[in-house]
Amino acid sequence: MASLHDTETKNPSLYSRKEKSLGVLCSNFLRLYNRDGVESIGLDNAASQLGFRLKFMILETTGVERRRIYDIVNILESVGVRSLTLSAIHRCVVFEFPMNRCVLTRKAKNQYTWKGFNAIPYALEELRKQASNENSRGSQYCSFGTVLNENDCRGPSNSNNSNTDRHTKSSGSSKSENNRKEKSLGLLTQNFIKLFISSNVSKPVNKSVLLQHADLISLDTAATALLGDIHDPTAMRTKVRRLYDIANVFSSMNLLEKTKSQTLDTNNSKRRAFGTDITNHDDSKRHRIDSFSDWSSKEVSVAMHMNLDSVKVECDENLTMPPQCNSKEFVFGPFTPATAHKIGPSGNKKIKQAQDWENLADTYRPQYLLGDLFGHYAEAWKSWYAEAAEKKQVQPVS
DNA sequence: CGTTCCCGCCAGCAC
DNA sequence: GTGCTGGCGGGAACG
Repeated sequence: MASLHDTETKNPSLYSRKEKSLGVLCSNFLRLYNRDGVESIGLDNAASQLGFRLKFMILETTGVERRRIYDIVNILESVGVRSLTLSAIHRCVVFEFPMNRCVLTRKAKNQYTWKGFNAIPYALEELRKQASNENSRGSQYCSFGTVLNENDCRGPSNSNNSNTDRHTKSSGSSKSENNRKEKSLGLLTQNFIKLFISSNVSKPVNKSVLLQHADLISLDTAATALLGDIHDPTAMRTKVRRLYDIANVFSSMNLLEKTKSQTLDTNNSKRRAFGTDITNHDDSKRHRIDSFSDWSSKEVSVAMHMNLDSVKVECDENLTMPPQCNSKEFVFGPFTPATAHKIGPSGNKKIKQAQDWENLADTYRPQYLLGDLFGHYAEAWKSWYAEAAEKKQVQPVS
């Protein structure tokens, strides 16, 4: 291991683990491709742009970065950023949603089509539907992770080919291949998200609500849930490692936020959770946490939070959209100025949501002051939905 | 010392 | 074969 990053590793002063983090790499990746005019991504190009180095006077990519890019791409894809699955494509057609407003597909070996962030709301909604279906069939947790293989890991919405045998293992194709898919980062990512989405999925689903309330979930809890029946410490460690990977890229996209909780997992004093922000390079945020000396490390756990609460559709025309951001021009992700998405500065219908969220924040996350993490995705979804609803009478939730 | 997560080995698969 | 993908877990950085 140390043999590779030779110079850096041998000279600690030159090596910074933080600079190599998945989160940073993901941010750079998005910075590179999340912009106008980018339609295609070559893995070789991405790797060289993101991680080139001089070696023997030759500019070359380290295998490491390239390997990481696969991780990022798979995670992004699982929330719709990389590929649209058949059903999503179908929906785009049905709803006349321009394909070029959706996010990244694999074109060929080494080649991906960049689609942008607009597909995320679809992916989340699709995931919510799946979670809902799965839940209505039985226990929710045991249906995640190892048991679920209904999703081809190539995307969030392959329900088109899996409605029949959602809960059966290996529905046909090669066993090892299925096994591999079941353990894929992409599938894990989706199931991880479902954990958030499905926490309240038993509530009656109002048509106006696309995604239900989110919870704080520690990585231990998530890993346990995703592991299902498996109670193997090694598997647990591996699962948690992967969850860290996922959490880091999501948090670099502001899709997920780590937070501290006093009440989480009270039955488990030694908690492992996402948090010691090795990959969080937001210094101001870090300092906010660090300065929170009241928190006893014994009592605090750091957990994941995904604010799905803000992803609601209320067909409210008074959406507070930044003037420059009509539905066609949304810029998502960490690169959108936070202030641009501040919701409801005054008299906005989302205030109630915001208040609910703040209450939650007061309870769980006194060290963070954030508005809505999913606000911008929600806006895109809303605008798109409103457009679609105008043209057709659509049923957003089946 | 426990947590976080980078790193790269290597198996499986596609050309 | 060769190269691309990506699961996996060792072990180092970090707090």
